[in-house]
Amino acid sequence: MKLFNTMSRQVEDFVPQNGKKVSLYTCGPTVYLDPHIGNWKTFINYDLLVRTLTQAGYEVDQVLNITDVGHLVGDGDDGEDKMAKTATEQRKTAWEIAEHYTSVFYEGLKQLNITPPSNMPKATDHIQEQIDMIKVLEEKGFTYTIDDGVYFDTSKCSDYGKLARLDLEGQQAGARVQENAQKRNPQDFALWKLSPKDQKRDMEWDSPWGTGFPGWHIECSAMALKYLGATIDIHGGGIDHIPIHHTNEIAQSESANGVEFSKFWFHSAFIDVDSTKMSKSLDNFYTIEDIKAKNIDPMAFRMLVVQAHYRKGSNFTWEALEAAAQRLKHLRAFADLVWQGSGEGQVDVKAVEQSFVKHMQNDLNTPAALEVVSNLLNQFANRLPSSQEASDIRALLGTMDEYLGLKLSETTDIDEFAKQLLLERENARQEKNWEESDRLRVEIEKQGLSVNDTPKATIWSRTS
RNA sequence: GGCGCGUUGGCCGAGGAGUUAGGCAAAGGUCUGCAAAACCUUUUACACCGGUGCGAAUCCGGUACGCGCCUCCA
Repeated sequence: MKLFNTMSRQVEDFVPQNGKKVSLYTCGPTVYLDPHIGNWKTFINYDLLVRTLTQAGYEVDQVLNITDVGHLVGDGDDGEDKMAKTATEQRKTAWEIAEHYTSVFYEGLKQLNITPPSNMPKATDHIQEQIDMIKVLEEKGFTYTIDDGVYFDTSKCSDYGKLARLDLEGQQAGARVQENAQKRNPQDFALWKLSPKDQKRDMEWDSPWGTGFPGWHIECSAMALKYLGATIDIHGGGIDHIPIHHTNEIAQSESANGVEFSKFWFHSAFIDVDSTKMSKSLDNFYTIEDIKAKNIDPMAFRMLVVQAHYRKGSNFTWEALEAAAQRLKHLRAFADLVWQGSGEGQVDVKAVEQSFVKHMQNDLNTPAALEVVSNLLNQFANRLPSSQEASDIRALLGTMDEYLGLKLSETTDIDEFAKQLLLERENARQEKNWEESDRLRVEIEKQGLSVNDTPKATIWSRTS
């Protein structure tokens, strides 16, 4: 299959290091607030990647970290600590906040039909691994210690910024006032932050450098090493991670391990709301709950994400979400046809399936893959598929679900009672007993079905 | 100040030098006993100005506007 690699900025043939095994590290949620739809877009894109790799015959070992401590840092400038703030507001500890929002995250995975990653380690369960990695960096001379912690000296890393293609000189020119005058270079970042004296944090640990907590980026480097090895096949994240987080992960991991950190870099583009970035800080984000509050199936959001390409930024509107919901509904009606295979026809459904797969294996071209299916749908307007077509459609839906996770093939046939009602209505229509026919239509609708009388046959579909 | 991205018809969104993307919505119409959550049709879109091509929405240069990153962030 083909996959875009942020490092080379090109679509490349994807070939893992070890035969059919693929090691994948994906940056996960920071659990201190409800995830917003932008977070979910990225997680859905990870899911599409894993599904596509799996379909391509690979065995994917995916790690998705739960950041339950990282947010303790990074509050330097304005002194605001969101995690602590949330904890205070809810009269809970940082630990309780992390636990609560971790469960919210798991619930969201279910609602959006995201296959849970094979391994979801927590940062706080890997403090020792992080300390060990910092020790290695210290022994190799990449670190220095100042008043508030241990820092990584980016000037010791000759290719620092290669992923983002950073222009360090240029950045320096316009850099804001350094928050810490002791830092040697503006890009240097904390590996271990020391707890402020005379202050007890909910989350803090002992270390060779004193009591404190790990820096912003070390958890990913440490957990990737522990679970996937020094060189992984693919590393994923949101595009915002390219210049800082992933850049620093590369610096840490490659300096500590002495080998390339990741062969491929997979980045999901942002979804905007009203043409502006969503962020936890700006408080302009929507959640799955907001979608449900409008009586829209969360799966419609998955549809919205799937019908756009993962590398292109998009703009969220409620109108677009409703359009996606509608499209999903039509796909579901199409899926219902497999139970009604009694018509005539010989459309080449298998060719559509092949085309679908080809698009998916081409850098996850989900919009093109859906397009070929949409074109197929139009051929079944006002007619039922033949038994052969129904069989092929069933196979197509199964394949689509493996790749896209839209749950189209999970429907079952309607029950005998509903079938009987449909039959009775048809008989009434034959006898031109319209009163009885209309009465039965109401009964059928009570079963959650709607009927479409076409010249050739009556086709039912689900209303719920 | 530096780095980078984008601008496609009412909305969302592909494509990317010559061929209708697709979806959703709207309007008109059709089938039908009626109805539809059914079907058909529809005003031929690519920010602007130059350039290179037989030919540009698609390549090059510039302009405008928008957005992102350089600070936690999917």
